Amino acid sequence: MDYEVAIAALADPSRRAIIERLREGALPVGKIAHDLPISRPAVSQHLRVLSNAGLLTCATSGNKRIYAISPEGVDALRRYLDCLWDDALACFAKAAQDTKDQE
Amino acid sequence: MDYEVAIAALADPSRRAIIERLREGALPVGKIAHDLPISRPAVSQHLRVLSNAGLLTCATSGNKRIYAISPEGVDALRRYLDCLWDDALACFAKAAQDTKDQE
DNA sequence: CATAAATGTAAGCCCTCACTTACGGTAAGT
DNA sequence: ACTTACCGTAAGTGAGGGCTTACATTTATG
Repeated sequence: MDYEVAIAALADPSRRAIIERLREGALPVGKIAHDLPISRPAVSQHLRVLSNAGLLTCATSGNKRIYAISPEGVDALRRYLDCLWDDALACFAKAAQDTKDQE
Repeated sequence: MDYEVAIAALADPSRRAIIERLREGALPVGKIAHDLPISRPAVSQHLRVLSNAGLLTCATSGNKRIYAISPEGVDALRRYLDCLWDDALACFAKAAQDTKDQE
């Protein structure tokens, strides 16, 4: 799963609120939308974006759709940030060394 | 540093391109903007957003401004994703256990 | 001291996208 | 069967943000 899509999905506050709502466990759409300040169709659209980003999985249970956080998309983001983290530290160390050489 | 600002900053492709450009080391604004398909003022605006997000540091060197990746903002994002990762795995394991109990 | 280089800022345009209302479709209940 | 519950989709609207051009500022250079 591409990390670009995942990071774009998590950039929206409403979608992060949905993720927060699902951290304790899977929920149907109605439960997710219940105490969010947006309409239920808006939640549906966000759920689609999050699913396409690999951040959610959906399980149909009769009438309901149960959404849950998917480790797949989260892992893609973590791998990207871990690499970025390594490079950031390397640059930081290099800069510190340069200023040390300079003095 | 808030992870919300950092994730919003990294959501833009142009800003990610700037980050990619800086992974090998610090650079002045002109060098960053040189082979990007956007104008130099646009790069300046992106650099401000990235700096406010704690993802970049700026060092004035005479006429030039040298930008470099800051580990601080990256670390904030990593911590957020690590927690999310833990919860995602817990939910995943819980769901697997539930379906196992069910059968 | 005058000119060029390097960069940040302001104003404006345009496009993306988040949200709402309205509607359609399927499953559950009575 | 009819109604209700649950959910996704379509169309339309409005605000936010990314980009550009033009300008201001500071430092280097001749």
